[in-house]
Amino acid sequence: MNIGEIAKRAGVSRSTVSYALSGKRSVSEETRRKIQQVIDELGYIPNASARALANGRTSTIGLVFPPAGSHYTGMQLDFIGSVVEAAAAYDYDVLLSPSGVDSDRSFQRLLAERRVDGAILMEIRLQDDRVDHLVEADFPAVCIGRTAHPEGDWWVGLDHTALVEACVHHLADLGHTHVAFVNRPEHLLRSGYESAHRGLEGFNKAAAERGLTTRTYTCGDDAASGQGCLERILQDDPATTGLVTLNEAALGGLYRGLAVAGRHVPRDFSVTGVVAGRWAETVTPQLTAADVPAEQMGRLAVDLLVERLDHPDAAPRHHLLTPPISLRASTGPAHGRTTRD
Amino acid sequence: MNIGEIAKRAGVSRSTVSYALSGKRSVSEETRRKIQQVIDELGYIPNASARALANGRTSTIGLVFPPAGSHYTGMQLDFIGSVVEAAAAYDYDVLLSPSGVDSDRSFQRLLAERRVDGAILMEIRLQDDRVDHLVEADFPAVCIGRTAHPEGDWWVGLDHTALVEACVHHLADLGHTHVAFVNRPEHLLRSGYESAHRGLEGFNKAAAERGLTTRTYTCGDDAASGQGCLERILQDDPATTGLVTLNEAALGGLYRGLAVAGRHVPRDFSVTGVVAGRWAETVTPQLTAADVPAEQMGRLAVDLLVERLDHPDAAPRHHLLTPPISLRASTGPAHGRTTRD
DNA sequence: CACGGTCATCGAACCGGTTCGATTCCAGGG
DNA sequence: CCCTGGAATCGAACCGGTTCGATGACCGTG
Repeated sequence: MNIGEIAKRAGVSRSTVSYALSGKRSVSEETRRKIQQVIDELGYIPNASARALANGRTSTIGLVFPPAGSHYTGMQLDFIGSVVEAAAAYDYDVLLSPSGVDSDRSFQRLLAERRVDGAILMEIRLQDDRVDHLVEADFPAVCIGRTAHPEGDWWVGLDHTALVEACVHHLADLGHTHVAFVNRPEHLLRSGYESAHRGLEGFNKAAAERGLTTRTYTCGDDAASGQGCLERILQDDPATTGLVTLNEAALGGLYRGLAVAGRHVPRDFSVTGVVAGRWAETVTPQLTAADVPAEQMGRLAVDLLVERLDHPDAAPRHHLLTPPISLRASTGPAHGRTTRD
Repeated sequence: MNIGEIAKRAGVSRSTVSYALSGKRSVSEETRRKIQQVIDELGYIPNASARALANGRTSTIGLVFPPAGSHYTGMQLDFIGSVVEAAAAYDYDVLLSPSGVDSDRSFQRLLAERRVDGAILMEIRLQDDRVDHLVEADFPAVCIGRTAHPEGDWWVGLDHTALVEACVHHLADLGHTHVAFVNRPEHLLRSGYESAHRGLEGFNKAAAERGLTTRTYTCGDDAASGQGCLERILQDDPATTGLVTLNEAALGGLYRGLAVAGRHVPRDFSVTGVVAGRWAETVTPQLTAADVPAEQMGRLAVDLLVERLDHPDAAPRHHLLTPPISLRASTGPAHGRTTRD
């Protein structure tokens, strides 16, 4: 069951078995066959801990994401799935590490315990002490998302600013003048969560350019909050005829709020935003949205990390994605009873 | 950075440092303080691989779930999240292992490489060679779901049969006579996927008891398939006024199909099934459903696994859950234009 | 005072791999 | 025929922890 046992049964030394397996030195065809035969018989597979200890590589990458408690969004699910799949293709395993802020013990441990060769971070904040620490320690990591100053980092991100701008322009082009923005929860915005900030920035910029009347909201990551948020929107400004959202989990609630208020989508009210495609398609009418290419992003993150692990001195690389808006069925021209003002 | 370095600076032997850390032998208060001081200064944290090699425990559990490619459902997401969280509470890390069938190399490796102390399996099939292998190898594992003969296994599962029966009875009590069952995708049913089989069984049993006219369908795990499935249902039997589903991901599509067909929920058509609560609440009207307590199940699975790891000889334990139906807004009495037959 | 027991500590062995340097054997070149 | 060099293999050291047995100091007891 261990390499010594294999060596004994094959009548060779442990090092010869090791070389036969790794191919790092030549081994005669005959002994190689003999060793392989013994290995097959016993179903021997080398112990990962021992191997990691000896050569300093664990063949594992850490996926760092915020602590549960709060629920995960569908997008996070897609990231996790695609990261695991992409990592498997490179023969890497994935260790999940729930960890919010840097002070978190489990984050410190992940690095110091050397359980992983590198890490992929999700849910990046503009000022992110986790990223700072990783950079400082020169630990191989790739962010899904980017900080305020990502120059020296490796990352793959979405241009939330441009995406939300595009959404606003889309609504403005359709003639909407009173538009709301439904952001992620307030505590995320406050803690500097990237997409919430950059999205908001894009919204304000484009709205100013187009001279729109706007209001912005934060909204909990669940249907009930979405419904409540929509009530507030119509109460604050009944003339509102469109909204842009980043909040996938609230989407169902927003739709329900509109239904309850008797606003038909898209006739009376247009909805758009930045949402993973498969979720945009579950609501009726299907959401016109910039589809978050979560799968591609997860894959790219792994590609970058593997490249960084293979070439420790490579210059930082990144991918900034700007997926187009998929026109589905949730937006339409502003007209009818809600635009009389 | 390693234990020898700490020992040197503290002026003691490596073993003393180890004992000071583990507390397995007594160490004088004075040396303990000295050692702790050095450790704090250098920020020393023991290497996980070395520790695992020496004492045979990795403090990691494997979470085995089906290969990606196919998309994940929201329920799977909830399981992953709750398992990670619960494991963290016991100081275990979670290693994700995508692996479908047993022949899968990565599944073999997970065990033989000794990367994990135990495993939690998701997506159990009635005949599951993964489970067979684990039992045979006496490897500590807990299933989320149960096989056809789970007697010797450790598992936490849902009584899908009873749950679906309850849904059928609920519809029958409301006067529905023509009812459809929307199952998970056909390939899952064919491969013996537990919930698909037991759910179907419960549906047929209860429908027979109540003398209902029924049809059963398999449906892809996405909105488009759900919509297509609903079209078929109404085409096959326009008198259908209710459906029961296990297919969370298709739910949005089912609703859309009903809207397209002009059937109002719940006035003209009742929808119910077995779905995680947070997803049941995103659709409008909110789904009356047996809420899958995914969070609780993940936590229980970890509890069981930890117990099994701590007491290798303990007798198999399990939890069979039967959550009640949450009455929300998607079911109502059978009447009106669709019940004229 | 000799003896037995506890406390504190150390050195050495071990976990299961990888890797370096040395050794042996053999073929080819001068 | 001797020398050189590459192929094949082995033993030993090492990775960074844990744990066992031994040792010496110190204590109380008969």
